[in-house]
Amino acid sequence: MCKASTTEEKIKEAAKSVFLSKGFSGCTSREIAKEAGMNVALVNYYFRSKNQLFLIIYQTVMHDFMLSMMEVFSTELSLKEKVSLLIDREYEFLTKHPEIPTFVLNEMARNKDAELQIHETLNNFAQTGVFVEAAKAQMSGEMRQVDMVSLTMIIMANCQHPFMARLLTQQLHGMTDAQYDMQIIKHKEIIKEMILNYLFPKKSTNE
Amino acid sequence: MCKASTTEEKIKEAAKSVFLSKGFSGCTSREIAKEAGMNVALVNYYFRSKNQLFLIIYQTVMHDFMLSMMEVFSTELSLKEKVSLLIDREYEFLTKHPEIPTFVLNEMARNKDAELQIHETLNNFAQTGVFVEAAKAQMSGEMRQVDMVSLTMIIMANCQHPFMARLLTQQLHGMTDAQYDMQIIKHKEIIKEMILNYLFPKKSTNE
DNA sequence: AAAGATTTTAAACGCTTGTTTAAAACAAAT
DNA sequence: ATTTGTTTTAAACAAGCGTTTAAAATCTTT
Repeated sequence: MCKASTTEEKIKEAAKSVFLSKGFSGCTSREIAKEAGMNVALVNYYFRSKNQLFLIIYQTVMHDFMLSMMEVFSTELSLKEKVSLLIDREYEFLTKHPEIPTFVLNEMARNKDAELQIHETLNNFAQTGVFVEAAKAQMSGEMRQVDMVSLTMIIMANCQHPFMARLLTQQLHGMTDAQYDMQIIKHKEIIKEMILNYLFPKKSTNE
Repeated sequence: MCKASTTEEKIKEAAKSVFLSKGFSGCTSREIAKEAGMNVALVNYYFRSKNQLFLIIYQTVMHDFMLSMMEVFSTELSLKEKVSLLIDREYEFLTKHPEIPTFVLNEMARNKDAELQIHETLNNFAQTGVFVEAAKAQMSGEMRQVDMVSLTMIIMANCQHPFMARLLTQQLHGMTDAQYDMQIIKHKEIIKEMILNYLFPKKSTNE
């Protein structure tokens, strides 16, 4: 897909591709080496072990994933515009990287009590001040009184799930790949209207 | 969790538990045997191979999963009531079996061109006549003009994703297990209102 | 109680896994 | 050209994998 100049980057690229599509338990070191076009030993020469290589890939993927959700919050838009833009950005990101949500959730489940935490990214999330902004919007009546957890869940669910459940939905409705790609584009507008209508309801002529 | 009378049922129970929590690639035959409290050879004596055992488990899980989505459609309720009841039933089912959506989607992805299809269940889905019913409701203006695929996607996303993304969401908001359980209960009502408001909008005094 | 059929086990099979070793190929420097 | 250090490889390691074998244990039937 890309250039992959140095050997180290070649390995990282191959590992990312293989880990994303098969997960940690679903692939072997030799498979990654083959994808990178080299010997198994060379992979371990650069990254010591399969697990160490995985941790590096996981961190960069997780970072990209969280960043795609957060960068909108740093803009100067109204809250409603922010939500709208966030949905656009999420669909844009997930169209390019549809395996990421499944990958992240699976590996978090596989490695519960271990090193796959998200402390840094979590702090960045709080620092955007979007929670304070939302609380204000709710006080002023601009936005419906929905707690921040459910707000997060609504947006994540309606953005991520269509990409995660692609195979099932395609089989269920007998759709081709091209048809589903089109559906995604249409679906984005539908859920955007649904969510915005819910969060920012049109006042019905009182006051 | 249950009685598990015969040896065959003991194996099935153990296999279901292990497969659901770790997936096919994430567990070993010996792990299943140990969970069932017996030798590895005995598992293969009853089920020939790990893959054969998996296929049996997958089929029953898939059946339960699809059934939970479909049984509502056989009732005599209005379409709006059906959607409402469907959401209730889905949350009820997923509270009891939260790993099933992730399991099904993962194994479908692992075994793309193979025997994990859903032909039977798919036919049952069409036979409920819910698609015809929805088309009628749209013609009469009772329901908003949303294609059936997006309707499916909206309901599945808002029901399944909160259970699939539990670990991530809990970490993101620093919630305990008990707090998240409460959140789920609250969230069900929120997405129910959001979805019903969208699908069956209140007419604004015209006609 | 003995015979036969069924269920369960311990042990091994060949193969693949993640990882390491030691030698080869290559590059840089003297 | 030889030495030095780095990169790459082929080959091996023990451990674990799915699966099979053959014998032990248990149950059925007589």
